[in-house]
Amino acid sequence: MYSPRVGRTSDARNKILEAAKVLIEQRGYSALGVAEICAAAGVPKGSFYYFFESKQALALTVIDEHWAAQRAEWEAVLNADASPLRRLHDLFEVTEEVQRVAQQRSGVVVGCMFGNLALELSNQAPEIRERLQAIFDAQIELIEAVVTQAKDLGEAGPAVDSREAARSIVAQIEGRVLLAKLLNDPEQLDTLWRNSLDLLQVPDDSRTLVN
Amino acid sequence: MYSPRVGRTSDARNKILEAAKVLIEQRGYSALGVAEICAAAGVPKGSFYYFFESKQALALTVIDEHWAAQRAEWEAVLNADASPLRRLHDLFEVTEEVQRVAQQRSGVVVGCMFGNLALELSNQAPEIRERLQAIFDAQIELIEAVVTQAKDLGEAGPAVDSREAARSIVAQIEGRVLLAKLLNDPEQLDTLWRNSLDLLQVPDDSRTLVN
DNA sequence: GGAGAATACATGACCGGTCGTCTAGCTTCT
DNA sequence: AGAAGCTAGACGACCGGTCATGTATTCTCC
Repeated sequence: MYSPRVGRTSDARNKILEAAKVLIEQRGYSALGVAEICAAAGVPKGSFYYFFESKQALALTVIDEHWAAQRAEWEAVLNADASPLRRLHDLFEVTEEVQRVAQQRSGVVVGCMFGNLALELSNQAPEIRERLQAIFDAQIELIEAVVTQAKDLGEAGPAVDSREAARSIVAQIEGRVLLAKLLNDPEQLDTLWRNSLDLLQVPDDSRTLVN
Repeated sequence: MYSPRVGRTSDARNKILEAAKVLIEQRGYSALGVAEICAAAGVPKGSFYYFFESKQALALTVIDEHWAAQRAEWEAVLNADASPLRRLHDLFEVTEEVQRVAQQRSGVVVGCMFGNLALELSNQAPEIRERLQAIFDAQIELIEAVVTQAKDLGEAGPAVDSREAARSIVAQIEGRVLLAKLLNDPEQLDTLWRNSLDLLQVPDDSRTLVN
């Protein structure tokens, strides 16, 4: 029902979440310790298990919150008032910018948190795998919608399978982000646009963005 | 079971290497312990540091050996006696088959060992990162050569940048392998061919493979 | 408005176990 | 005897997780 706010209030939970997000992006899951997270958050280790059931439960929460934020960003870009291809283009720009900013702040390209965890934990933690599957599925769906719109407007080739093309674009993003992280070079991402034009079989006369 | 010989009388090193390869593919690096490797190899833990300087040194050896084997396979396929596009097509088939076999044997799609380790360790172990950078560079170079040949024969579009296209193909492989691992479904890989035709701007009349 | 009661959080010591690593010493062969 | 190949066992550090106990804040009831 309704629970009264009795006792203290603390921002320790949020501090843990924020620290965990950064550390998981930078160091992964297995190589990361609860003590390290707490130290970075400025929260005593004893408090950790008051706010989270387990290390894995924390990871799931971090994943959910990060996806909520990223989905909002993707939706804002992909539902903006512009041509479908333009919106797709903007998504790639945002993606590259995110990595560039992260690199300037921490010195390293952190890559895609979901991709990182997918490779690290798919075969280790079924719950995390399920969550990541749902996230990638949602990403594909968001892009699929834009591809379909592009097809309807003749911006993309009529032979294109929207869903499969969306999958390919997501795969291309993940693959390029992997290279960007390995080379610590965000510029690995700036071919995403050109490749997508090919994958979507965009005719030559539609390849110059006007809007 | 006597080995009355000078020099190496044990195959323990090889057993460790083989077990480590399988386990690293399945469980990654950080989540994997030396004891677990030795147990799987049937080698006493105390022997480990007689054969390897450290866990990381083992990982580097596993990486090198795995790449030596994979490079040989790639070269065999990519230098075969067939058209450039056909050879590229065969590489994708081999790639999918490898994952399919691994899945049938172990129950899970293990993905690409280099990609897995790249995301897990790029920002943790500089030596491993360097090795992986060299490997991906070599992969790109192998594919670039084939793309160049395809261009010369008019199989690929003249506007294609060979090196950049090769990078995109490798990225597409890694991205699709990620999805295949996450979904435990090797069939995620069978769009590689179609996508490459787009990325290489192959004209319609060259898309049917004869040889 | 003052006194408990109840709740929300803080804290550090501590648990059993595992981590990567090392060394002293055992075998086995020359 | 000496050397080389190999290994049991232990090392200290750290792992994720627990818990008893303490303090701060807001509730209820007088």
